Amino acid sequence: MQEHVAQHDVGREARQRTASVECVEPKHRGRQRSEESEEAILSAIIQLLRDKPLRDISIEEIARKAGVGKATIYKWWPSKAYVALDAFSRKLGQMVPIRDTGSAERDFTEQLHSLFTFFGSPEGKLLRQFIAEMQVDAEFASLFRERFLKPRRELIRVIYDRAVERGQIRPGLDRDVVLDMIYGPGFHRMLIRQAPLERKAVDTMVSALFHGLRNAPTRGNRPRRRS
Amino acid sequence: MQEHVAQHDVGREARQRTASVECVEPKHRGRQRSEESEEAILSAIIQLLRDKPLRDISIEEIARKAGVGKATIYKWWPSKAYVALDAFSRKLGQMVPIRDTGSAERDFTEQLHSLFTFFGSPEGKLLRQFIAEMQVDAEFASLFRERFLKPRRELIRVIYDRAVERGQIRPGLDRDVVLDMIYGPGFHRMLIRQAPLERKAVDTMVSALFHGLRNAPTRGNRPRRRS
Amino acid sequence: MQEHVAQHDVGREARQRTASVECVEPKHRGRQRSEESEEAILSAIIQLLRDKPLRDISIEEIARKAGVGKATIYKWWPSKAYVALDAFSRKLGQMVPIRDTGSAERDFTEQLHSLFTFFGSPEGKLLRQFIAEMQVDAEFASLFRERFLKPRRELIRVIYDRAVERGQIRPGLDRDVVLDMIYGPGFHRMLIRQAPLERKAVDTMVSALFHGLRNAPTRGNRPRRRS
Amino acid sequence: MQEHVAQHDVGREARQRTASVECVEPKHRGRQRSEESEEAILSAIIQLLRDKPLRDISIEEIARKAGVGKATIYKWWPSKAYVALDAFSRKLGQMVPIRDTGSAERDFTEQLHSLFTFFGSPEGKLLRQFIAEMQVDAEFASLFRERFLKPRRELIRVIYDRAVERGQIRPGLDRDVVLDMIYGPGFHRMLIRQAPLERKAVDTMVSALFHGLRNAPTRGNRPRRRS
DNA sequence: AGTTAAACGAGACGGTACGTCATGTCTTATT
DNA sequence: AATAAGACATGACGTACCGTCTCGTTTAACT
Repeated sequence: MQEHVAQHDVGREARQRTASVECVEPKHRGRQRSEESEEAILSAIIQLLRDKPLRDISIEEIARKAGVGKATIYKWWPSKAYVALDAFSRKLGQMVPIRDTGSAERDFTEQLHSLFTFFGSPEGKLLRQFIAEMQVDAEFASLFRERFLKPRRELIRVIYDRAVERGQIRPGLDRDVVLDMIYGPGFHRMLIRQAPLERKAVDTMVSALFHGLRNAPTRGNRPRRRS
Repeated sequence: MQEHVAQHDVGREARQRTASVECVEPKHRGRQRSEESEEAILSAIIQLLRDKPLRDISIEEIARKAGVGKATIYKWWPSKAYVALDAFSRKLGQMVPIRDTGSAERDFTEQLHSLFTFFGSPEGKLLRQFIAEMQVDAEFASLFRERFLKPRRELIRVIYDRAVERGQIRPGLDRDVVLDMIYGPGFHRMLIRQAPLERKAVDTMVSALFHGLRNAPTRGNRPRRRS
Repeated sequence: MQEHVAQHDVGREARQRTASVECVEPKHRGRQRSEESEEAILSAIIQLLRDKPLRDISIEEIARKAGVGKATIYKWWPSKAYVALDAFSRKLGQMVPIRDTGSAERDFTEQLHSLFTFFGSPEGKLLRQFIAEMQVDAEFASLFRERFLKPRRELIRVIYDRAVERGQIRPGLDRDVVLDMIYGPGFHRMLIRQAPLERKAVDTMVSALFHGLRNAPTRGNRPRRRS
Repeated sequence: MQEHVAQHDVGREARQRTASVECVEPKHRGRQRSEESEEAILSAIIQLLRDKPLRDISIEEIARKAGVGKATIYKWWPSKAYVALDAFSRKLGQMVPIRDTGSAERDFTEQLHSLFTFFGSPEGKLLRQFIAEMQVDAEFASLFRERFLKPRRELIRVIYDRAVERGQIRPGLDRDVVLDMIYGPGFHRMLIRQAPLERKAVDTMVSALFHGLRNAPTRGNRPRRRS
């Protein structure tokens, strides 16, 4: 009897990972898991999420729309949030690779732009649902962090470390705190203020972050001109 | 048929405000709204929220625990989130008044400490539930922002404006962006990273915020001793 | 919280009986039980039983057909067999009163005719379902015996006692055994042999019962003209 | 695609019959039917029937307990009732042979005793389940009658015919009716009255059956000493 | 004092979804 | 070819809540 715990990173993936260890063959005894069903389920939830928040979608409805038995869903996913996450993961555009422009400020800005542009897209609206779900289901939270947030944080971390090495960012800062300072303002605006996060605001953020809020710390080094 | 819209700021409050305009008298014809019931309902949800997230609490359960008819709840609140918010509002400790220490940095730090300390407290855990609810119910979101977030933001805003006047913060920055930069990192850490936010981290944040990430922008002006 | 045990003779009846004791008023606190729903449920199962055996009817289907919530059924009846029994009871034609023809043999014959005629009717087909259910659910068995079988047995008992008094049946026989001998053959034919039980067979049964199987016990006393 | 109709007398038997025609060798192309599986299935259902009625046993459970694929059961039996009947048939003690005591009354009594003693035994409780099943599944009914009831009826018939020849039972009676009168009262008591059927009651039945209910039809011919 | 109109507790109701279980079919790998 | 293992669509299970709707009772304010 399989357990959800063992498959919480869910579905097909689990088998593929196993496969990569034991090589190619499926190895099971009984009937193989149906790819069509999985596909149908993930498509169904994507469509449904276009119309309403995850909270208002029932597993019953997903099954109905996908032409699939409820039990099949319960078997492979612990809750609808995980189904949504799987569906979301498939759609996830590849991350913007870190270009090394020589300027950490520019690199940060580019990463934030790409993230928050995605956030504003239809698929991206899901992010809010996921973050809401994180507040309720700790296990989901950790999965989501691992799957979605960590990779992004990693990108920023690379830029950060590089900037420190180059002397663009002073050393000795608590890295976790700094990374919170980079992503935090954007999330705050979208989740809590629920205001749009346009390009200009991102620019301002990064700039202010680098140069600090202090009034003209030294000479004509005014941070503005951000042209 | 009364409408929730007219009472979305809920319960007793509505009547009191009305009263303050039309003077004292209750004015109704029939039986008065029962204070015991309201009290019982709010107490019940508080108790229930100690054990489980709002999502797992049903109106049925609240009514049962409060010894109250379900209809009474439906009559005065549009959803359980509003009940929770009312209950939460009653418990809400008064805000830390803004002390003017002369240093905006210190003032900010103090405000953030008090907010995030509260966040860590038992009642404060509710904040996560509310923020989750915000992502799903726009009307609730706006109510919650009005009731809880705005007053806090206002405090920070006052400090900010004063600091600009005094020349501690350079003018010309987009104020909304800056306020996001002040609260954002803390929320990010708690909601998304779900890591504790201890005093030291707050100090680091505010400090880095003021002095910027840049490496030794000018002369010996090393930004604090955070070496 | 009411219990099924307290209402196993089910539904409306329970209240009426109570009413007959405490006089008229319904006395409940909340909303009254809906007569339309009960009516709809009983009608629905009757209709369904025309098409298929009780076993193949689901509570879901009854509810659907009756336009009623499943919970309403579960609330008032412990299982679908009880619903069927209630529906059946309503349809139950009044019993054939015992006519005193002076001949116990004739009285018996008349009672058996009326019973087995009913058995052959559309409603009567249900009897087989009920007897099947009796073999599985002991509580239902006792209810069905009380409601349906006992009244019939009582009729026969009266005839029997009268016949003994009159000297038409010899005294000293175990009455229960004799009553089994009166009903048993008919049930056996219908339930187990599953052959039709026509009038002539009933006549033969009663006659043979009275006169015994022995060959011409005495003089020309040939047992009727059953040549 | 094999059909159940062709194997409704089920399981092993089917093969044996085939074998008896095509001689000894299994003759099939692929793998032989597994005797272990059949054995395991029949044992499993027997065990399960000790705990609960047939209705509450699922094919799934039988397969699980027998360590057998569900499909194997579906392949060889049309429904669980047939499985149960097969299992029951194996256990079935041989019938009590008809001893010719010279007295039809005594012979009847002996046969009835043996039947109803079996009925009271653990395996015999199954009879009730089977008779319930008969009321719902006509095909099963006919199979069960053929397999179980007919042989018993045949025994009684032999006694009956012999008694008529010998002049112990008067001729001209409808034999089917009389056989119903012999078995009917016992079944009635067990299935419908659900009262125990002890030896004495059987004696009384047979006696009353022979001598009739009439009061002292002639001279001192009192029907046994059943005073 | 009598009338009227809310507000209330209780709770029944038609629904919808829950998460589980069994059905009977089908597929895969093994024997 | 027959199995065991087991995935699958289907659909019923019995429970829990939803939000609405009577009920009968209680409590003011207005006759």
